[in-house]
Amino acid sequence: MTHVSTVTGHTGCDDAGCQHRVCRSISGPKPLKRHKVLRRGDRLELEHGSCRKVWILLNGMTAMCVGLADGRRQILGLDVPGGIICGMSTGQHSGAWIEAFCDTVLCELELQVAAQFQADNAAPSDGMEVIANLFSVIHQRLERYSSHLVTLGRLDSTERVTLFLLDMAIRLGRPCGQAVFVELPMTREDIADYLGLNTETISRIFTRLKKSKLVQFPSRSSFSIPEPERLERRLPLPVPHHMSLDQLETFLSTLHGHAASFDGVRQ
Amino acid sequence: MTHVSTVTGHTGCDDAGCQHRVCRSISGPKPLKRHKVLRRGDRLELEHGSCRKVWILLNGMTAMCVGLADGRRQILGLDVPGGIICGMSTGQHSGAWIEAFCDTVLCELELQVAAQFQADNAAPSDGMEVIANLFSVIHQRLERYSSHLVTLGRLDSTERVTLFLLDMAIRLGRPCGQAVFVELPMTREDIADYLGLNTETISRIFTRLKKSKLVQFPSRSSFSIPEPERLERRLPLPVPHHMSLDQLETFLSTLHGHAASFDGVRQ
DNA sequence: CGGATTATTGAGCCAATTCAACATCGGTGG
DNA sequence: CCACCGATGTTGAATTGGCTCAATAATCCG
Repeated sequence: MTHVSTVTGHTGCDDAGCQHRVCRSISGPKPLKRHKVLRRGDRLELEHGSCRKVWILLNGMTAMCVGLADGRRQILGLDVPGGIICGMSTGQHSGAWIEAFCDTVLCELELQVAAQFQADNAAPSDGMEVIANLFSVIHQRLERYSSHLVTLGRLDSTERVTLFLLDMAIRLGRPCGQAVFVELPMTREDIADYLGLNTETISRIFTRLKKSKLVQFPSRSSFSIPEPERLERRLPLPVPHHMSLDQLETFLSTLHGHAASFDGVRQ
Repeated sequence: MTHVSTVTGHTGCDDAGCQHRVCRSISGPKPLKRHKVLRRGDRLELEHGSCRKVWILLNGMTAMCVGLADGRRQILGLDVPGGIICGMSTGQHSGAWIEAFCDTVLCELELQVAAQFQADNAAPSDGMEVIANLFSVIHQRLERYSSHLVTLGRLDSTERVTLFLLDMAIRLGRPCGQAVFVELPMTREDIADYLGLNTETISRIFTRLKKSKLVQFPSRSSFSIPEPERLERRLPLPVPHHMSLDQLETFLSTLHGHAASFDGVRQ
């Protein structure tokens, strides 16, 4: 179940994920970066030491997970396509891993290599931009974790689920007029582990929301919200709306420069 | 109750806090930085926009807090002397603030000024070190928030309190042989808001721990743990032990350079 | 000392969990 | 194509951990 297949080059680039400008900008015509393909349940163990690698999520959905000694699992955060994932440099073994909810394509970048490159290169300010962007990645994650701490510490189960659905609508949803439709590859257990609840509770609250017509569930792995504002009014705080695209742009621009230079070196 | 007194210069430098090498290294003989003195309950509202300022906690204890519409409060993280606090650049109004648990002295640093300085200066790599260090500050906070997410999401009340006491022992404790003595300026309500519980629950668990002789409470605002290992064995995860001193050193060294240069400019 | 704040303790309640039974879905092979 | 099976989801009943409300005690501070 923990089988991780690694594919180099442009494998999987026919599908929509790889048409992503992030992928194209970074890997260019001659693929430099390595693509990792994960399937549902596959894990990427984070080596403790330093955060040497960064992954750009091209397709699919992943979670940052932590496990306890007795098997309990807590999901710290979720990532959707466009997200930039970075391990943490805990001295201790944190027991954290990245897990895929469905077929997922990641673009792996070695920061060590980038750092090495910038050290050899003449322009130091450009090289530091990598750190500056890494900063913004970590910073965004900190914002997300901050609001999730409030969710876990002070919201009841209904509020948690409501906030979760609205957040997913913002991050994954396809607007259909006023309504939003969301394809969500998480199981009830995944959702429970993210919200600090259990599967049955998630199921019960979904049923209640369905009956009150606030949310529709056309299938197991999708839902739609007819009137997002009405749902949001039930919350004691605004739904956090974190930037993501600009941040991506910035990160991209830096790395693009590197990738291009790398290509030059190799030729 | 939300009265914040601001003192410039070396006010309060007679007490132990300001003998701290951080303070001396940064402010030097001619005080450049501004000291902020907070009292119990005082707040530092974080302006939304960007994280322009950084505070070094010289003395006392503070919390990063978030409030909900109906008055519920969640404490995201705690800071003890030596800690480096930084606001977050949320576009949205996050409703976060920094609050002091007792008389507290902070050293406020304007990052804008530092950035300006580095822009005017010839050595760009040196300037970027500020960002690199700010990165490590944010990164450490991310680690703390990560483990606290697990605490709030998957630990029961007894485990939360146990972990909290051990964490405080590591960060604030004075070892007395095998035992650890801790002076803790937090009320039961503060602890509850940090652990996602309520005051009565905290009180009840303290009573239970006292009866089982795992923890002693010589006064309202202090406790001691005779055998930390025994207490730790009751937890389903190791107590996170985050670095803090080295990180401080690094941050210091960068800023020291700046402070010195500033002094030169002023003369 | 007196008054306000903070902490403790008890009784009752409710939200969320546990345990168990059953339903639905998706995939596989006959 | 259907039957079957395992995985996932739903629903109900009983339990319990933590909360609310209320009364009392301890502590702090002017």
